[in-house]
Amino acid sequence: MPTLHDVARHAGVSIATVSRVLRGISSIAPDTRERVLSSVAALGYAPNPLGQALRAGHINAVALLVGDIEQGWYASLARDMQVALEEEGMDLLLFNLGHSETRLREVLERAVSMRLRGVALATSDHIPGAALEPVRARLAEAGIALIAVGRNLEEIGIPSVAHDDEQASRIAVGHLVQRGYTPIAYMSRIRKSATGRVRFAGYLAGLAEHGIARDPAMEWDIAESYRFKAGYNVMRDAIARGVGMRSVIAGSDELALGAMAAARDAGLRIPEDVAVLGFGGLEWGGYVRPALTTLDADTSAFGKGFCTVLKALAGGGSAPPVSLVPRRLIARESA
Amino acid sequence: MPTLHDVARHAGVSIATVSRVLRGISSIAPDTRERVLSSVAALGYAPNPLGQALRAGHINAVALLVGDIEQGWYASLARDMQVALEEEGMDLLLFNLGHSETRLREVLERAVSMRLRGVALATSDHIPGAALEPVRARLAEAGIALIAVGRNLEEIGIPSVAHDDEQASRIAVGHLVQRGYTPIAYMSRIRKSATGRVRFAGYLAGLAEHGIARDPAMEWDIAESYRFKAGYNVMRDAIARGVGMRSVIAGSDELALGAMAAARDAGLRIPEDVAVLGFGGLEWGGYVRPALTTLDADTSAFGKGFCTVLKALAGGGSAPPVSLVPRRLIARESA
DNA sequence: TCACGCCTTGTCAACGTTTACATGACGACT
DNA sequence: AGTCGTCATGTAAACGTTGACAAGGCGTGA
Repeated sequence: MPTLHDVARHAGVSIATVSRVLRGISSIAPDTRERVLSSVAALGYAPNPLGQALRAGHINAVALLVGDIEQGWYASLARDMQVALEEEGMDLLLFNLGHSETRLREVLERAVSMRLRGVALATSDHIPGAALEPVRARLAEAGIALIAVGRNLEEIGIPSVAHDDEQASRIAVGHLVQRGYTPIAYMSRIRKSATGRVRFAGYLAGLAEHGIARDPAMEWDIAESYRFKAGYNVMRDAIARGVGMRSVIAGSDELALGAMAAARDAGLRIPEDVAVLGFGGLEWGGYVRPALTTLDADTSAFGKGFCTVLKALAGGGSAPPVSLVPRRLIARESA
Repeated sequence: MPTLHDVARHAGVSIATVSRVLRGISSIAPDTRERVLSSVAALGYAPNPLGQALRAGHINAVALLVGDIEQGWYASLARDMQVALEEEGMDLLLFNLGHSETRLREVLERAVSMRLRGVALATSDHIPGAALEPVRARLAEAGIALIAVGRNLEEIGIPSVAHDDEQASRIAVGHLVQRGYTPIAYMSRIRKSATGRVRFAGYLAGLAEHGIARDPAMEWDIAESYRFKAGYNVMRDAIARGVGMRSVIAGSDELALGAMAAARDAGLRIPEDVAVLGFGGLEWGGYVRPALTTLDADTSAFGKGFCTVLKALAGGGSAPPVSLVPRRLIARESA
């Protein structure tokens, strides 16, 4: 691998000159620049990011912390983040957190020891603000931006780029009410998930808007995760208990599909007997039958949004605490 | 951020001693070790990976090159890879390639300029061996292992950890024949995809095994990608053309679901009128109705497999050219 | 002719780590 | 008593980059 020294020797100049030519900084005699550039080309030189990083004290990379990349929404987020970061010349480190809080802390510590530029926090799990305090100080000290993506962590002082889930839930309730699919059940992680709580609040607000009384029997908090099986089990049990819901809002497309499967296995028709509405806008939702009605999750705004906040923070400025992007209802067949 | 120097000063020793204590190498007087360790703890020192990497000439990270992480199988692979790499103390850089060959080369060049440990190549796209030649030399020179994951690139001399797709297709054909679902159509990317070609070969072999003549009308090569829409369109057109298939083997679960949707939109029952069998074992396949019969893709072997090959290659040894893990048929309702 | 300033370039230190080499002390063996 | 080996530790160089500082050359204005 050729280094600055090799190029310098080849071009008959000092390494500083080569560096300056490459950086485009300060004035360089035209023929020197020419010579250096052709040496660079001849040797196939590419700067070693390690050297740059060591010098700068920062590596041009960002960690993306997801709960489990296998969940469709995280994958789509990862794609957008990677693309957006690449445009800024940064790389994406991927970390699966699972649901462990200690692991979150470990990974954050790792981010500081690696001198990353920033961390995109995208788990849906609820994070007690206090749990993060010590490591947040270290992140701040090291100049590493901590930004929530796809969830609103404003309340614990973390700048966030997220969906407006409160409004989304209200839209969902409005849609179901309008189609006559009441009573409306709500199935999601509620207590253990930050996004879940916001969505639940929106659900309650939506009910209130339409003068519908809240019914605890319709509120299904899922302990585990947002996956298919949970949706299946909860729906199956609700049907078995004879809960009289006419529709279900599910906290993710995965939950929704699980619920649909349970309903159909119980002989119910969708949406005639029970309507199902998901959160996610995952592509397969358009191909299952009946096609899933869902609140889309346009992640494309997130990659860019993250970079914007990151640069604002790096510039020393303070980023706007939250930027909320609206969700759109994709009305298909299931609700 | 405390450095070796800080720890050394705090403990009253030289930085070399601190390094040695941390590395556990060479002999250290017990009380010195004690003193150093407590200084490390007191200062909260963590080694700077940048310094280490610069010294070592390698950064402890691996790039994972996927076509599009949004495709379920890549996401699951990414998870497994990350977990396996973490166990080895390595980080995962994620790159979405799309279907661009130039981009592949760029990313590989980037891997060498970053001095990564290795590259996991996981796109399904066909790669002409010649396209890679120059950059492969540079990778080899820089000691960066190039390993195919989830696809067999043995033919162009790249060690591979993959599924035995040839056998998998034969299993699929056998299953469909046994259930009487003939004639069997085959829908996949064939020419443009390395995995697709292997699977197609297995399909042909399977037909031959059962004495079934090959019928070009049943061989649907998909130009685009492995996504839902392609499956939908191809199936819809086949139905419109009146192709008399009794079942379809689809090259991915996404294609399969798309095909199922098209069949049902055309009024066909699954599997009574047409059976559908996918490749992938994605979780949602168990929750669509009818539940998707598919060839699973146990990625958990891949993360570990990749690390094994990586270490073998790093040790100077030559890795076994291919390690093929078998696929299992998950027989559900659709076929 | 001299002083000054600009343009261009070189020298060198620093980022944090690892390790080859050197040093010194101490015990053991001849 | 002298030599040697071992153990514990320190010194310094190297990895590749950037940027502060210095220095040389040259033109311009007085």
